[in-house]
Amino acid sequence: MGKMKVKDFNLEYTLECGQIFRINRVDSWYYVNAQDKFFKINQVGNEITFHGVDKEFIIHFFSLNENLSKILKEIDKDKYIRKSIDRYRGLRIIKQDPWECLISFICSSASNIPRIKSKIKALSESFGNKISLDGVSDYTFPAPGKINDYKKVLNAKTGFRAKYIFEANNSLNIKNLNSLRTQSYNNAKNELKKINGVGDKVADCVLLFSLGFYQAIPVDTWIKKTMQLLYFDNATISNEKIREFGLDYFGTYAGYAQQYLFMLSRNDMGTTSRLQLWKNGMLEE
DNA sequence: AGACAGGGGAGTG
DNA sequence: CACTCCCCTGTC
Repeated sequence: MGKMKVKDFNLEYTLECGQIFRINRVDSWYYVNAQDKFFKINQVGNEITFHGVDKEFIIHFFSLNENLSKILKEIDKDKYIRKSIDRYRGLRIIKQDPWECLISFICSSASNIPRIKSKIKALSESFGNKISLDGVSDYTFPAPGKINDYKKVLNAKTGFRAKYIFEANNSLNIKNLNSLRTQSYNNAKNELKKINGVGDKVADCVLLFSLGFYQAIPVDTWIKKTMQLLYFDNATISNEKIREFGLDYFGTYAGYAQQYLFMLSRNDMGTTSRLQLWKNGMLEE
């Protein structure tokens, strides 16, 4: 068991904000699968306890070496985002393995979180290796090249995404993905979009959640609705314009802003009308 | 019961 | 740009 004090970190918000799918809550513990790791972690106040990985991994994976309060100060542009920052402070962008992140978000298209989870779980069970921790067993995420049976990919209920996953597995190696880190945002994004099944949204997820591009803004239907309402008087705006605005408005850490706004819209206002009411409430204050 | 859309993307026109 | 289809499943 490792223990450490943390500052500006909230385990629950970080794990449950939709950036990672292989998590399992059991009582006060989260069991987390990441690449070939399987560990458990809990948080009480400003102390985290973990088992299955070392402290160095935890610090890197949860970006604990980043100065979060400085990041939040940079994106704190108005009362809307401030509300979300106040509510979800401690949410950090995780540093995932790029390959696992890529396949996960290819799985995410036209799907919902329970289904995304079940697809990734099935892929891991079919192609990963068994791993156990304190008597609990699970599977590692298959390395590139291991997802080599198309029938089994289909059996993971991946549907029309099966061919994308199978193709990526045959054509990519992890070095290609990691080399994107040193490229410009635009170049890295264009490279990712060459992969079948990867468009703007999925590319931005991979850039933000695994390659350290904090300016990436994944524009999904929720962020689109939320930003149209808050910043465009509810007009219909193209995803590209929303991205441009977001980067210009929030700056270098626009991806963080996106994630905080996403939590707000997903958890606190399940419908557009509630979002509208919330905005009106804010205007009255 | 049966349509319908869900954290998209590719392929057309 | 604006469509349509893609596979599957929970939801109304």
